[in-house]
Amino acid sequence: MERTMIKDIRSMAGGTAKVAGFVENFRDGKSMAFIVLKDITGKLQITVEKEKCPELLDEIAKITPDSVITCEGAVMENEYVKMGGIELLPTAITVESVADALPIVRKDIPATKKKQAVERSFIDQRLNYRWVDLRTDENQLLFKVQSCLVNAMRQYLLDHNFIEIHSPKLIGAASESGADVFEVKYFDRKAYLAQSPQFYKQMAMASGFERIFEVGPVFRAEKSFTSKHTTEFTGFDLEMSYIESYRDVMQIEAEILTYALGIVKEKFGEQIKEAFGTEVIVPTLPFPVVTLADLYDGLEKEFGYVPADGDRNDLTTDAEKLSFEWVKKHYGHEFLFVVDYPSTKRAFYHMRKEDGTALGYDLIWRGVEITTGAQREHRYEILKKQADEKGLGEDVKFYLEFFKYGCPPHGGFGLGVDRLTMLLLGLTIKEAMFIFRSPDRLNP
RNA sequence: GGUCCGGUAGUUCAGUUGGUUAGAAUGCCAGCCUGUCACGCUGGAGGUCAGGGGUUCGAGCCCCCUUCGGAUCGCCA
Repeated sequence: MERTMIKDIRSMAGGTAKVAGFVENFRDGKSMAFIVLKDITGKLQITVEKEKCPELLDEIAKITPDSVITCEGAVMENEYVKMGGIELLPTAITVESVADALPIVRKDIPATKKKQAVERSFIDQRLNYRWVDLRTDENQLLFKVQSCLVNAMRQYLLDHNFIEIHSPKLIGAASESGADVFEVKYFDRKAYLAQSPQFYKQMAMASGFERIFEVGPVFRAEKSFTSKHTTEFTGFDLEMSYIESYRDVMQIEAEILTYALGIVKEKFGEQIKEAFGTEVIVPTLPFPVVTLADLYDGLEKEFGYVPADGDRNDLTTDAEKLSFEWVKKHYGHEFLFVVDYPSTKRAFYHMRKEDGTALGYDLIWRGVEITTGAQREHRYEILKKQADEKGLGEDVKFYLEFFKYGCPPHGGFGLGVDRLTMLLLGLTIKEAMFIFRSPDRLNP
């Protein structure tokens, strides 16, 4: 018999069906047993009247919570089943895999009059058994949502003549600064894990691709310990030619996000609210823009905030968080483009104005940086000079070659997919990633 | 790299001024229960109180060292 997904079970009412999944709950009585079966689409009560099917009892005796079973039987609509008013009365049960007692508590168990509450295990304990933790509805929804979000972003770009590329993650020279890459053994010499697809995105511009994007892994050997950092994450990177300004890059990024969040809200808005308690807000165009200097002035005026060390050349974590309050208040918006950073704080390949301002931006969503973007310096001599100033020399020699044989003006951005998901659902990076990597965590 | 905090049943926690045999819930095991749905009831097993050293008549509790872990800042996406 063909397997029926649980979301479709109602269409089988009055007939027979085969279902398979994890045992989410198991209540075994003397004459009745109840199994709550979960597959990726939903949950179904399996009801066993023991007197009527003695041949099933041996198999039922093996069942433990989280075991995987397959059941065939009659699908009946019954009002007294609180879970959906439908149940399956099995004629056959197969225990495919028996689960040991679980090492984590996945969900809070609320207090009752007689009992005290048991809180779910800490995220770090759950991460040790991530595959068990991921079985919850919330976590599976998380990845359905992320899948939808990234796919919508991809679709938007494909519809606008972008080409998707896949650049190498093993690279021969430490890119950008050299301080934060992982070194790996590459036969008899050293290689590095790509810290971003930056150089290859730009190579594609020199190759005349005009508009490209890439969704792929990014590695950062940074000992960062915050709720938004990880050593390996998924980058959503874009690069486009013949722009007139970095504002063109900002424009398309705002359009992508607006489009993708619209689709996520339509498909998952209600489920997200129910499961995570966060509202998906589809942003309006254009996104607000503020200069770094004006933002600091605003934060000081409105919230009395001054960075502890007096340095206004970059956003502190506190300033980032407060910027969310600020942008909500002044624009009723969740996104904020921050522009006019000093070029001393930005990568060498960002194009600069004569006064030393970088022609780029950061995008802050709900108080967290999700993107850095810029117009790139495509003129070989100037680029080389800017690289030399940062003391990069040999490390970027091959990269500089990209600009010697003709290259259009261009710009682009890098966006953190995991941060996007995290902020969308109101989570931390550990909770939002399929598998979280940190300086102290390589397993599972 | 800086600062702060923590490690007690499988899990989440409590543990008084240092005082007998370290508790609860949940999970697990056994028994009971004719429709449960966070099932219910009864009983049981389960601990090198992270490790080592010290103070003390006596240490889960106080001190030192080690170790493991967490939060946060900086860095960034």
